[in-house]
Amino acid sequence: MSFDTEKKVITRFAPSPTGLLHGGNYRTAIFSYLFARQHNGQFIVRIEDTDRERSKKEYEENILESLAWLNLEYDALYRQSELVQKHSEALESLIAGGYAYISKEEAKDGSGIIRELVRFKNPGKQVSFDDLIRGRIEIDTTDLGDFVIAKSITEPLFHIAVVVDDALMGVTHIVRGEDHIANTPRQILLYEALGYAIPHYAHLPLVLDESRAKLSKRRGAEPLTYYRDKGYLPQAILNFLALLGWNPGTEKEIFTKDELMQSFALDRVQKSSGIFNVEKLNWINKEHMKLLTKEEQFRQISNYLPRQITELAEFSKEKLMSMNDLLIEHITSFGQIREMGEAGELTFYFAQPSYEKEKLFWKDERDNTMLTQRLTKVCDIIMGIDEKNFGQEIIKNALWEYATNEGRGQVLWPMRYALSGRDKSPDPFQLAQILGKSVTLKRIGHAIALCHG
RNA sequence: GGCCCUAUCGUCUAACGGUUAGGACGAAGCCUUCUCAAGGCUUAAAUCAGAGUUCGAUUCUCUGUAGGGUCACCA
Repeated sequence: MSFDTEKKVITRFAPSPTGLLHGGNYRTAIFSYLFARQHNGQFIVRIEDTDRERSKKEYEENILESLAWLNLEYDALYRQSELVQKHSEALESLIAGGYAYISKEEAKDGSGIIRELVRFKNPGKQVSFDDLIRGRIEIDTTDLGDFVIAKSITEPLFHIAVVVDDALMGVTHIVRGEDHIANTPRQILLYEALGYAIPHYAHLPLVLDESRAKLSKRRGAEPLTYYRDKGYLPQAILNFLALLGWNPGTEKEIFTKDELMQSFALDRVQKSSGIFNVEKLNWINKEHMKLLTKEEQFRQISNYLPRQITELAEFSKEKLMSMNDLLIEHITSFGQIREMGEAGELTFYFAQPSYEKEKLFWKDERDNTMLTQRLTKVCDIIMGIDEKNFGQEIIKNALWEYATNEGRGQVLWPMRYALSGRDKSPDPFQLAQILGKSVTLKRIGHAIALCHG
C-alpha cells in the first residue's frame, strides 16, 4: 500500500461519548495510534459530541482515562461541539456554491415543528476509493438521495462535522471500523464539494462477541475499564487488542508497546472480523505479569490485597513478599488477588485455619494413632532444622526420606492440611517456608492436639 | 430485502501458485506430584461448496452458500 509520504501522517480517534467504550473501540484507537507513531506522525483525539442529548461528560472522562491507562498519548484533543462555527461556515459555503440547500420539513420526532434542514445535493454518481486494507471499493451513491447534513445551519450532523474536522485538522489517514465503509462515499462527496483533499482510508475489521455480532454496549460487551478494574495490565490489553486483526508475520506474540510501534503494519491487518477471546487475553496478561519486575509484581499484589487480609494477626509485608512467586503462579490477573482474598483463600497464610479433624486423614486412612505419630515425627524433623535455613528445599530434603518410607500421601497430606486447612494449596514445604519455623510447628501441634481431642 | 465487506483448526492466525497446510490460546492425555498451580512432552482439531484458469490451486476468476456490516433529522 502506498500513500503520500511527503505529508506528515496525522491520524485520529473520534469516539462519541455516548457510552462506555469497549475493546473493539480501543483497538481502533490502538491501530490509529501505532500507525501515526511509527510514521513519526501525530495522533489526534476528537470527542464527537454533537449529539447533545446522548453525549455525557462522564463518558468523555472515561474515554480519556482509558486512553491514558493504555498509554496512548495524543498530540491534540478536540471536542466537536467546540468546532460548530467551522461546520456552519462549511454549510454556508456549500449552500452558496449550490452543493447543498435548506429544506423546510416537519421534524421526524413527531413534534410537528418545521425545521430548516440542510440537505446535500447528491450528484448521484459512482464513488470509489482505495482502502488501505481492502483495496478498491466502489459504491453507487445514487440511492443515497439528498441526504441531510445538518438539522439547521448551526446544528451540523455527523457527516459534515467529520469531513470538516478531518480536513481542518489535516488528517491524512482515517483508520476506523468497517462499519464506516457505508459512510465513506457520502463523506467523499462532501470532500469533493468542499474542495478538500480526500484522505486515505483504512477500514478495520470489526471485533465480534462470542455470538459473532459486532461488539456493542447494548449487547453486554464489557467496557475497557472493566478489564482495568479486574486488574489486567494495560500493556497486556494493548498487546491482545493489537493481535486481534493484526499479526507480525512471525511467531512472536508477546509485544511491548515499543515493539508494537516497531512491528505494526497496516498491510498486515486482517480483512475479516475477529472474536474477542478472553482466554487468549488471560494468557497474554499472564505473560506480561511474568515480565514485570519482582518489585512491580509485589506492588500490584499489595494494591489488590483486601484489607481483611492485611489486618490478620500474622500478616507482614515481608511474608507477603515471600509469597510473591507463588501468588503470581496461581493467577492470570492481579484482580484475582482481591477475589482470592475476599473468598478467604489467602487467610490461612496469616492466621491459624480452622478445620475438621477428619480432613487430616489421607484418603481412606482413619488410623488416629498413626496420624498422630506421623505428625509428631514431622514436628521432630522440622524442629531439627535451623531457623536461619528454613527454606523449602531444606525442609523437603529433611522430610523426604521419612515421607517416602511412610508413604508420601500419609505424611505430606496431613502436614499440608495442618498448615493450610484447605484441600488445595501450594505444597507443604513452600507453606512451611512462608509460615516460618515457629508457626509451622504451632500449626502441626494444633493438628496433633485435635487428634487427641 | 437493497448495497457493501468477509470466508484456513472451537478461537487468534501463518503459508512468492508447488508445505506431511505451520504456530499460539483453549481442550485432551502423559510426565512431575500428597492436593492445587506452574513446568515439560504428546495428541486431536481447518483451507465453506461447485465450476473455471493452470502441469499444479488455501492462494487467481466466476457462481452459490454462510456470516457480518449498513441502510436516521445517532455517531
